[in-house]
Amino acid sequence: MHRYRTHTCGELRKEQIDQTAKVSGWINSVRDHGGIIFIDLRDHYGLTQVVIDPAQPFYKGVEHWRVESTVCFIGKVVARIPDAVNPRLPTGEIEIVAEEMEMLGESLVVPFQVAKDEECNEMLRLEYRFLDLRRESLHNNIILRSRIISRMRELMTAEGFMEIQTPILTSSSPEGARDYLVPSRVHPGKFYALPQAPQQFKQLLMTSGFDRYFQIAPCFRDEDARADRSPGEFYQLDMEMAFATQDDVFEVNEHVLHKIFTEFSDKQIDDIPFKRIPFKEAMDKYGSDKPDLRNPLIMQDASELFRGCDFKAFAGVVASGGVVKTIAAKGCAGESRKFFDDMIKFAQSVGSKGLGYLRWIDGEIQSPIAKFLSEETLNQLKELGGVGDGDVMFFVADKMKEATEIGAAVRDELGKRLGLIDPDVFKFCWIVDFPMYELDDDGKVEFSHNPFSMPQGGMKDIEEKDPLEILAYQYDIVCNGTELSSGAVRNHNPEMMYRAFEIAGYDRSVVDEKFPALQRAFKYGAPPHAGIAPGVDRIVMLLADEPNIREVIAFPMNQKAQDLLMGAPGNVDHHQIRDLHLKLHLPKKVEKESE
RNA sequence: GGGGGUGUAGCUCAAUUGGUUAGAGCGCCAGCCUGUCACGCUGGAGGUUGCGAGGUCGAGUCUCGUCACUCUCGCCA
Repeated sequence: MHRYRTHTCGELRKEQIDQTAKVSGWINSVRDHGGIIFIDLRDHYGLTQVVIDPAQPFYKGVEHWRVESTVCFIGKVVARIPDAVNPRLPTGEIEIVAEEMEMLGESLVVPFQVAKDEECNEMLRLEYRFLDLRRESLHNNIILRSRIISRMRELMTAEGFMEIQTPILTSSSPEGARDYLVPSRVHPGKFYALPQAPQQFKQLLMTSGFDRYFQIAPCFRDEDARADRSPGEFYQLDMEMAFATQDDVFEVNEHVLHKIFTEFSDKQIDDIPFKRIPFKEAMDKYGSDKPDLRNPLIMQDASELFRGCDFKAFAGVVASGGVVKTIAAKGCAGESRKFFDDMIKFAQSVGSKGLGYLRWIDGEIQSPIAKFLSEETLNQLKELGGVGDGDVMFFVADKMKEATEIGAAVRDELGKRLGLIDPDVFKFCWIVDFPMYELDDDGKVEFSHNPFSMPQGGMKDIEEKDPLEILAYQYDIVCNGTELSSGAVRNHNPEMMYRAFEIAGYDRSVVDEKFPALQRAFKYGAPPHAGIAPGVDRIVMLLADEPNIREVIAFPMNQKAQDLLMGAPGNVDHHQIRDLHLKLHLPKKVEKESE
């Protein structure tokens, strides 16, 4: 007989009745009836009830066993009496009558209950993550994550991709986020950086002739956390394809994501190919480059209808170059006064001066602003929004950027408040045709996304077009308002790369200095290539229906990038610091604390 | 760095307008109970109301400061 078990706690059925079984696991609960004790024994696979008779020599001690201790039982598998069958347990038709027992690992009193699904504060959960991970919902999330990643590997391999590891210790590069640095012992004063993404390595692999690369890749960025963004580190399904177009990348990702989402969720998934929405259209209609398409509301431009009208607040905005955005919401004219007041308050809370609205009720218009508008204008608005009796149109007037942002927030809020968002669907879309450049706050031309992206018109665009008019083969994939990934067809032409950087104000030497490997590689016959890197954590988060990314990560850090279980970041020995040729210059506040 | 929320027993929460000795459920400890499965019953222990000031006859409740967690803006090409 095996040292610890012949069966797991999830596998015994009627078929094993009369066999002697050995099971090991955690004490999920103890029900002491005085003359008889029931123990639910739990392991990774399930729960099995163990019965302990008073005749057993170990009976006396059992009453005092604490939950979450690990024990081993040997006993006979018996059928439960019909009245005692538990239909909620897969093992509910049998129980084990204990004949021998062994305590394997005693537990202290647990700081929070493991067997019960009770909310518990985050800090405690992170400090005792090993206990939290025993709890059913988190345990299941980690299992789900494992299955998803395993399936991703199968699907990517089936699509002809090879998984290749790229370095974790690499060089710092000036792109994007803040780097995590690792000091070099051998080279005083020099530092490795943890990769923000394997971006340059995967492009180098393309120049090395590997046709289709992928990796479940750890990425490190020293930026602040959000509910859907873990601090420090996260994983991407990183991929790159040689001799490939944007459509090739879309096709592979549609296959893989559609399968993953179909297989790991009961929700309704969009058919492939997924909808493609140009960036500009997304901004106009949804005010966002990651629209939640479950929300049917869209924004429209009503600026011209308000130009020169008697409603000075709006007319003035339009006259000074601003816009009036409108959202038509069907069937909500009957909402209470409070609803509309709350919406106005909400709009103000996100920076709007106000929120205009028109309500069509019983053939009449009810609105604080209707009296300023001509019948003709009202009819034109009605036509624009496609509204009728019982419907409402909301209006936001501001400068383009502000109106867009506020409109997007109002759209989201209306979607939530009016219950328009179907929780049982996944709505995907590709956002395409991102601009290559944008103006930064100082009015300077800057890359708007990835400087390695290919301009859609190639060298011709770079030479001739207004930089702000150049579109890139740069795309995002969005699901239910969550950005799963950005990707791009890369610029593999070294000369075009120099020119693209020049437009953003960087000298040729900057490209050579900052991206020496890529730029050198591109000079030895680079294949055209394209890629993307969907976020694994976010995909699991959507499929697990969890609002917070910590719920799908086994050992997450808190919002301040601390690992409360391991105590990271932590102090190190002075010798270690000396070996690395470092001296600390701590802020005064921290110095005081460590004294 | 800015803004919002939260902080009361080991855990989850309550405590009317500022008013008696800060309560409940779960957990813990002790006892009873032979068919429960969130077992049940009886009893008990457990509190610097995050911390520090202020004001009040009187503060969990009001004011100020501070700390922690969280959400968010900045940031994440």
